[in-house]
Amino acid sequence: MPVLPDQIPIGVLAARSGVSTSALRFYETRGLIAASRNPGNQRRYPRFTLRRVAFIRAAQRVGLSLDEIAGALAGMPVDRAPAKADWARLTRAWRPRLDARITDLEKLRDELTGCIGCGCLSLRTCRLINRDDVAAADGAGSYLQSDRG
Amino acid sequence: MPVLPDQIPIGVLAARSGVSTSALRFYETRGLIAASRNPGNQRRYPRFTLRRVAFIRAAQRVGLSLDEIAGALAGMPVDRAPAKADWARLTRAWRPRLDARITDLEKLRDELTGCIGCGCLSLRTCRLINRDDVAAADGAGSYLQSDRG
DNA sequence: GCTTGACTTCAAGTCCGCTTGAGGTTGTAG
DNA sequence: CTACAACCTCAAGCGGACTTGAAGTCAAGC
Repeated sequence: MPVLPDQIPIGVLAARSGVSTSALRFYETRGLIAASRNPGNQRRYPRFTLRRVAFIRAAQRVGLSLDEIAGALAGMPVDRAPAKADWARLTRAWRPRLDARITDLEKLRDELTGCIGCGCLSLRTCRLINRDDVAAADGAGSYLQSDRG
Repeated sequence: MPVLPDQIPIGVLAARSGVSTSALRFYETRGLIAASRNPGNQRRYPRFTLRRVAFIRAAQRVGLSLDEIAGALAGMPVDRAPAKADWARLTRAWRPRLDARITDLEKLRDELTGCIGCGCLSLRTCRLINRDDVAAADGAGSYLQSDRG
């Protein structure tokens, strides 16, 4: 098996990561990834950048902005492959966000299902529907109230 | 308890829903909500619009675009409070999306945790890291390969 | 040596989901 | 009647995440 070079050009990184070259350059401007240059001024990425890009995409799927991801990646080495400890630290920081987002979605799903199931849609006690009704507790009665039944 | 009027002005809807008036007007241009007008050309929303707006925000939390939400809401009555059957239909359409997104996130979390736990981060079998490595199966060997160990 | 494709920079454009501002009208409290 | 808050429209602006285009350079095959 040929050992592929440690320094890969942007096109290869794009093909492997599924991220366009323009997006990769954009990530560079945002400090998410970094590349050295060959004598002809073309970008050469260390192999582990592929991992970093995969991480960025994963983080986006979780709903993080590029700024947040940049913050998370700030603790990761740019010049060498991250050690297990680097990843572990990052994951520890991430895990709560993931968990929070998952429980948020689960709550939403369960409330929605519960509402349909129990027919509570017109009741002010329905948490899904009243969730954003910030004035609902002001004692004057909810606007949702009287369309019961 | 005073029964509040059926037609509420935009400021009240904004306060109750936690959505700015400009966003509400924007939603109207996108066909997400509708209002009648009073003699002075000011918007008057039926009470149940509050519910509709809550639904829109919930949908956004799930990761749907306003266009998709508009599509989902297209089956809902604009001129009357939705019946239980209307909501049930909508929820049936929604539920799979919610479930899919939840399992996606759970998978991501478990893979991430699993990677850290098992130390597989440098192995090509790691699904989290290799997920976007679209060329990984082309037989030439993964760029991720040789930084094992 | 030439062609072709991958690469370079930089500026501008696009889509989404709003927000802001100008300039004017309506509604309500004193 | 007046003041002032809340409303109106329309146009432009903004932040995020890129994409597209122009104009030029570099690298590899024939």
